[in-house]
Amino acid sequence: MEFNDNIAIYLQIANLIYDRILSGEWKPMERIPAIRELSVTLEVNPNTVMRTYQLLETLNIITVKRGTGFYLTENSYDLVFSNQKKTFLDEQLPNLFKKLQLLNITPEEFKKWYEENLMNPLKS
Amino acid sequence: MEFNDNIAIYLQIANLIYDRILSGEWKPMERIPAIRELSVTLEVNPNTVMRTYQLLETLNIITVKRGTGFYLTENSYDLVFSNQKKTFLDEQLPNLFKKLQLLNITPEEFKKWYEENLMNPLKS
DNA sequence: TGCAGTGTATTATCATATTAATACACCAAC
DNA sequence: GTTGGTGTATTAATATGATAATACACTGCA
Repeated sequence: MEFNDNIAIYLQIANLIYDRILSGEWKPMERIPAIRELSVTLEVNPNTVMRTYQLLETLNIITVKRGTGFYLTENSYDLVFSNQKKTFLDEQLPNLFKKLQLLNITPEEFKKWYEENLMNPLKS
Repeated sequence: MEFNDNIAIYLQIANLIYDRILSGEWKPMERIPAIRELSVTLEVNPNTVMRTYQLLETLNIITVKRGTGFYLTENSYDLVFSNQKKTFLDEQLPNLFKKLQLLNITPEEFKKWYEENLMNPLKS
């Protein structure tokens, strides 16, 4: 997988996992891919995935059963949802509004694009 | 100034400068702060600002007059505007739409927030 | 019991970002 | 011509991210 050079890979992997949790692709209490397995899938070093898993563990989003693997916690979805929403509203939204204005994108225009995207979503 | 730990400081400084150019605070052909001066203002090492200026120079956004200082190029605004808009539309917008959906934020809701922000902009 | 698949830990290497301290070269103005 | 403010260049030190190669410990299951 291709990553953005400007942000640490282990953080991009965390965001990837957040998306999978929020989308319901990965559900609370379910087992998630083994470190070695995910490292192969994403074409990164196992240590890098380990780094991500350690981060998510400190956030109580995943928990480990030694010898078995990592599992989403019971409230993993709620944690991710509230954390992501708070980060978005507090940190990203103000910058976004500023950027939209500087790029001369109007509320109406943005709404239109967003609605079109909902009707005809891009593959991701 | 406080920076985000997850992105290289010299890139955050570049974004800061993009905003100043787009907002008209810094205008084409004008001189911009000296490396040492900006490094004091932002509380970073001069080398870090140098790093940013070198990047902007390769992008033809600024140009140097040795012994005198750095200046915005004639078409600095157009370059920044088109670069930023392209990056936004191609790379950020798809992720943004996805995130808005995952966080259950509707087009209408977003439009309303954006309009409120236009009426009562936050200080930045 | 033994094995295969887990996570864990350690050591090393490399690249990049950032800071720091200097020294030098250029230019404008006095 | 001297001076002060520019950019430029160099060297060093530190921290972090990422990769690599191993070895070890735990668990479930045949």
